[in-house]
Amino acid sequence: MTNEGTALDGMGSERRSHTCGSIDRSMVDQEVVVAGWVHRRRDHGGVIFVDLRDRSGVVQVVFRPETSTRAHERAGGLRSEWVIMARGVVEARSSDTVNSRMKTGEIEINVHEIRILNSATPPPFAIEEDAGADEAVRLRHRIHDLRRPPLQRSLTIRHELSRAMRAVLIDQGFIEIETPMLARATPEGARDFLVPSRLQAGSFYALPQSPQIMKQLLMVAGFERYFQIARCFRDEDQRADRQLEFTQVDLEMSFVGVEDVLEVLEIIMVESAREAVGVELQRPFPQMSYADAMARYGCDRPDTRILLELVDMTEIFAGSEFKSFRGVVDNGGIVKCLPVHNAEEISRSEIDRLEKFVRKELGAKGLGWVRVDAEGEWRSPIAKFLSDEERAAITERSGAGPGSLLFFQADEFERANAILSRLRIDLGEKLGRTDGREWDALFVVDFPLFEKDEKGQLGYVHQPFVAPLEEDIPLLETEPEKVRGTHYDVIMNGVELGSGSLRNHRVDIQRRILGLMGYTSEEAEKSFGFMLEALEVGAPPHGGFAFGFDRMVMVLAKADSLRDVVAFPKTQRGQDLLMEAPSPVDSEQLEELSIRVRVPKPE
RNA sequence: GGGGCGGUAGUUCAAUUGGUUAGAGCACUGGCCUGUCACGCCAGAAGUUGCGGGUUCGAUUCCCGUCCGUCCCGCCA
Repeated sequence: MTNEGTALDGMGSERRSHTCGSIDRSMVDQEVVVAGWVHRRRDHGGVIFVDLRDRSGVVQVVFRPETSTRAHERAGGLRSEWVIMARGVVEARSSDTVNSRMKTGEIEINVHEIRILNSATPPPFAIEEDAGADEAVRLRHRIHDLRRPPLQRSLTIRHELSRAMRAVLIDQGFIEIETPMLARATPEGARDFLVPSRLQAGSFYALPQSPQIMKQLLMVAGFERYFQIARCFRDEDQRADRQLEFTQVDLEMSFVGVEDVLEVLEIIMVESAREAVGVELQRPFPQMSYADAMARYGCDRPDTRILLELVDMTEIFAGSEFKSFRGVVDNGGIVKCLPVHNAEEISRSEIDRLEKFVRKELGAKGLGWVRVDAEGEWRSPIAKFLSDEERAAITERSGAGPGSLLFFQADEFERANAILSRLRIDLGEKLGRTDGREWDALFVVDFPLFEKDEKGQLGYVHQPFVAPLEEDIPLLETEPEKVRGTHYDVIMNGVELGSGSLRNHRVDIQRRILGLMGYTSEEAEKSFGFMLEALEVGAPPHGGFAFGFDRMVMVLAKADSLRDVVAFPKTQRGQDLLMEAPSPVDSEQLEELSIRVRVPKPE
């Protein structure tokens, strides 16, 4: 019992007349009824102040014995987070007691009558802007965390964004159609969450990874413009920007080209950002090819506000005496450089820390570096391996001069780029090498349709239904690895928000692509039979995209993690620390589902 | 599956080279206080040092294992 000794009141016929944050000077002398949580209490013995909080804000209510002995007496027992309703008169504060840091700081409410609606256990951490508590504590006590302003703000932004997107899409002629959460398992893509069927013992539904296939079927069915704000599920390991379940703004349109889809995407983002947070994004969004993004930023989702750029040096080392770089190039790898000019402030020990970091965390073989000192001399562990011609070529390509610091990676294409891309972001932010823009939205386009795996087998880069560019269709027969896809990504502030493409609407091309990816026609039939069938009943040209709704909220709310824009998120190990999910279930439940659980016994 | 960082009171942190009674702020409990707004003052209570094992006369400290949180790689689009 948390309310021992304190009698609780009902609301009776009393109702709130105003929200806390809405009360201002204009209401002085008016009688109001406010309700909310005891944010803070300051008991001066004679007079008691309570900061009363509701969703709209905080207002100071005052209990004086001369106003109401009874209310004052009862207010003495109030504690943090108790729930009260108070009737009183709005009074202007004297000039020396105005609190300019509070929105309602010019007034206070002189309470005549209090109703104590509920008591509360003490909160595990302070309900304020910065919780200052460990994330595990915050997640275990999510209700208290949700009372804090940052989460109240981000969930409100989330709501506004959702509302705005829905409005724009409806305005653009899209209709909202729900698709099943109990769907069919697919061997492709991410690991499925499975749901056992009771009626079909031994069979399973899968929660949808996305409504991809279903929305294509809706296009074939003739809905022309579909959208859905859809929950999606992927049983893969988590990241700051990846939750097991997440929300996509999913849409698909018929009889369109890539530019039509991108235009809709732009309109949605611009309008909804304006509605949700008052941000004005510039249209049109710049477009960058995948090849360019990788070349300049080492990353297919560049934050172009960071001014540092990578330079390719592979050619220079193709015939080099410097064996470790040369060897990488001979094996098909690349040599890439991140030049940082005027880098005097990066100390030698900082370089050592960076090297340790890229080795330990990113799997780098090392971190080559060259520092050009004030006299133009090279201070570098690798300079002695380089010929004069190589040094000249490096200087020319990197634009190095006194004060420059060059970081090198010689490795496979993916890894060399990934490592330098990470350094680019870390150093760019640390050194403040940014262009000062707050928002950076762009499209990355011209992705290849296929990529080769270790065995040389072609596989899809995004998903198997992406259509090739029309002019590249002949290449499917001759040089399939050169076929460009119609895929595009939309990036904001270095976060991949969403992606889409045109889809294969011709069954012959879809079959050809599946064939190139190594599917026999039997396998193709088994995995995608109903899709292929759908393409044979009059499938219109169509395309669309899926947009990471949570991620956009995260970017707009300037949060670092999806957990800060989701009401009840899961930990990296997939647990809900509040509800304690997942959990074992009763054997009767399993029995009904014809399921027997086998968990490896601990040693 | 792998790597980095972290886990001590409700909470945030401290604790010398391994040393005897594990401290502090906030929160909490009690008391005082009629203008505070992170109120103030006085007093008090509060610990399985994540868990298990090992080394040692002695472990919060060193070692091994394990669990949890987080960031990253793999995975995922």
